[in-house]
Amino acid sequence: MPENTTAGGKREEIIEIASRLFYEQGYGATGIKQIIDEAAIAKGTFYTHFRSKEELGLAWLRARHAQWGGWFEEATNHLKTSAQKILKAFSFLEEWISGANFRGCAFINTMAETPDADSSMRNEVARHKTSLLETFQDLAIDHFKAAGLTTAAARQKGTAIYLLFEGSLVEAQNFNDTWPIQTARKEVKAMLKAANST
Amino acid sequence: MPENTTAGGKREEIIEIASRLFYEQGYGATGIKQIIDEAAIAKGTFYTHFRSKEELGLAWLRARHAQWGGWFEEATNHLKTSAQKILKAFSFLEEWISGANFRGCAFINTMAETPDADSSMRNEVARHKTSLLETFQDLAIDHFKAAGLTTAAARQKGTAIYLLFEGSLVEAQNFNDTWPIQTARKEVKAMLKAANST
Amino acid sequence: MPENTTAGGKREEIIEIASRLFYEQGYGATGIKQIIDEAAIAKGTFYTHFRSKEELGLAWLRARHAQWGGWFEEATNHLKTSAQKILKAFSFLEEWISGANFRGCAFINTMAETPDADSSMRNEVARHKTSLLETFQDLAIDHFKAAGLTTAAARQKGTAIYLLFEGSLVEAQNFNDTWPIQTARKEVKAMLKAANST
Amino acid sequence: MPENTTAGGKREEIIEIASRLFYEQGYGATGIKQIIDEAAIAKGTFYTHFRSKEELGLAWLRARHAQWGGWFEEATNHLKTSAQKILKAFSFLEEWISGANFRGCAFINTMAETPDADSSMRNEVARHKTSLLETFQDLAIDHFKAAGLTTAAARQKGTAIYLLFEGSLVEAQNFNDTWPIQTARKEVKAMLKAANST
DNA sequence: AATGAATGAGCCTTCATTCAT
DNA sequence: CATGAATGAAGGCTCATTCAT
Repeated sequence: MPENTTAGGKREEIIEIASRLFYEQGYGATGIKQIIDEAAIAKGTFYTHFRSKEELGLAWLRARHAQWGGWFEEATNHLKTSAQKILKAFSFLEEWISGANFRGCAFINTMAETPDADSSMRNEVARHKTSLLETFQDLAIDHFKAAGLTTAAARQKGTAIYLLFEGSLVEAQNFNDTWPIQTARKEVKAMLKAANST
Repeated sequence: MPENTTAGGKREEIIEIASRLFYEQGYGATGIKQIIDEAAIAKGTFYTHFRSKEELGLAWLRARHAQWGGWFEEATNHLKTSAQKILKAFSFLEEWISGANFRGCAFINTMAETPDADSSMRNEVARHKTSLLETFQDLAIDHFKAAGLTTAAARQKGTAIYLLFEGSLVEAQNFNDTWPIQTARKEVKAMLKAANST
Repeated sequence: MPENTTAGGKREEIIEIASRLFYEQGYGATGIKQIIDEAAIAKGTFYTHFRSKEELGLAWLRARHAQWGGWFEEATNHLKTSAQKILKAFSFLEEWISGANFRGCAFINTMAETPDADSSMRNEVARHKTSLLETFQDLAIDHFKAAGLTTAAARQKGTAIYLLFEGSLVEAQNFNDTWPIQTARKEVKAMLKAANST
Repeated sequence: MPENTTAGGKREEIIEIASRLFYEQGYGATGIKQIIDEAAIAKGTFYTHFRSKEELGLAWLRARHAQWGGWFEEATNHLKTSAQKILKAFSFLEEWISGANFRGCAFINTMAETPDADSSMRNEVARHKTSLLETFQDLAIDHFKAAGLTTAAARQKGTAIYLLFEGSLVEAQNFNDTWPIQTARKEVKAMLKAANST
């Protein structure tokens, strides 16, 4: 009876529903009740799948991290140069924003409402952002070293690009507009070019 | 009638207490009860001074906006060049972080936990950030026009600096470290110099 | 308008209702919901009067302690000798048991279901029992010193009487019968007499 | 078929774990979940071995009754006189208290938190206490008849000793100290002697 | 102005038990 | 014989706000 290939998929279903709600309303503003109502399960059933709300929160962030990794890989793996990949990240961001229900970065939003920097949620956020930072740094090292910069200088450029990426993401959310991303992309493009002309 | 210079002093006192709590714990995570307990007033007294929690939230953001403006003015008014003032913004940020209880930017945090972009809180955030953006743009226009850039190009530079500022602010909070600010400051310094050498 | 002499008596009303429920069902087995339902008040109203369920539990024990003290005083103040007062305590106990809804000693029951000996509830229990112990000791000292015993020996007798009292109270509850109290009373009577004949 | 001497060994294991938890935390305060977690079995497995939590509670009390019987037998079977055996009961109690995790008498605690005197748990408690009462009565009859008392008078002494035993047990728990047992033992010793000197 | 009692929906979590696999 | 998903009532407690005094 392979008709139900999502056997045991209830946990995933809960994560999926919660992901949408956590992202759109915020982690703290979303109650367990709404999640189980939308999932059409009993209170107790939720707690057979998750030890606590926080565990669901962690599952959400981990799923989102994997999702972003997949998206970015898919969007960039056909591109040849690191410079193209870097710029694609910003284009991708812009496309995303244009889609429905843009509420900024789930990780930054979660960090913003979680004061305790040592909490497991905050650690998950930091892990994701470290990964993103390293992605930009690796691409930047590849690009800028070819232009004659030292590894350290190239990594510093990657970090700066990361900060522009993060800043534009937050400000796109704040102003509910894509201009911060376009501006950041332009600046990054200039940075990439300047290196080539050195 | 200057005999009672503390008229409405209770209102300010509530704002002061709430400011600390909203900033340290987050707006949503802070309850009215804690505020009135720390202010040692009755529930009803709170509502004679504020129509709602949201109104207190707005008062908090407005007070914080004024406070930041004062801090920045005080920190930069003795500086001669726009470039110095721009760099001072980053230095100031770094000093602030080193102080106790750094929890990032109150405005960004509030935005992150407030989904409705049309709400009064979000409007207050946008107003503050617009002001900050314009500050950087004005300084950049002053600096980069002298270096031969068009107004539009100079403003674009100012916007990029703003995005680096915002990005470094968020990431300093995320990583609980000053390196994002130092990196951003270095990049901005390079941008300012590059213009001069053009 | 002195027609409502129980103004602000809502707190007392809650204690009264809770006292009955805590005693009959046990502290742990009684939920806040049942208390507020019987008091016909909202959840939140309960918490304007009591910080927590435990605070209500403490209020219950304190009220019960005062009540017992009043009962015992009333039952014994017309008696002349300490021996009579001691024996009256047992008679009183027996009468009480014959009344409806005897569920043993509220303090012992509470102690039995409260493992943490340092908790405030347990401290309240200990305070009450210390008071009762001292009552028996004082009466015993008065009685037995007249019979020639040393203060220490007399106090030891009082303590033994206390232990018989407690034991008979618990066993009356256990066997749902008055015989433990009658037996204890007989034994105490013999102890009191033996001293006189010494 | 002695080949599988651990048949039903899992049932005993559950009882052992539950015994510790029920005793230390109380029957009502201990959830099935904690028991199955510590036993490392599934929810369903628990219910294949026990019809209900109450059935496990009964098994616990029965095991404890047997255990106490064994302890007392072992502690007293080498003693020659009934008086020695009676006093040994108190000494034994004192030693036990000094051990770790003393939480009073499991039976009294269970009675205290079980209002329904006709429940199976309460019946089990009563059965145990009746057995203990008879033990003291039999020993007392043996001792006091030799001293010239009637059977009825001797049994009454045994009952009084039982009440002192129970009282001291409860108060040792209440005050978290051994003095109630020492006092009770002293009083019992006097009772036993007085009879001899009659 | 200031008080604090009153509201009732909501918070996250645990409860003992059943049942299909 | 063992598993663990499913149930839904109940656990104690907090929420922002209103209102009579």
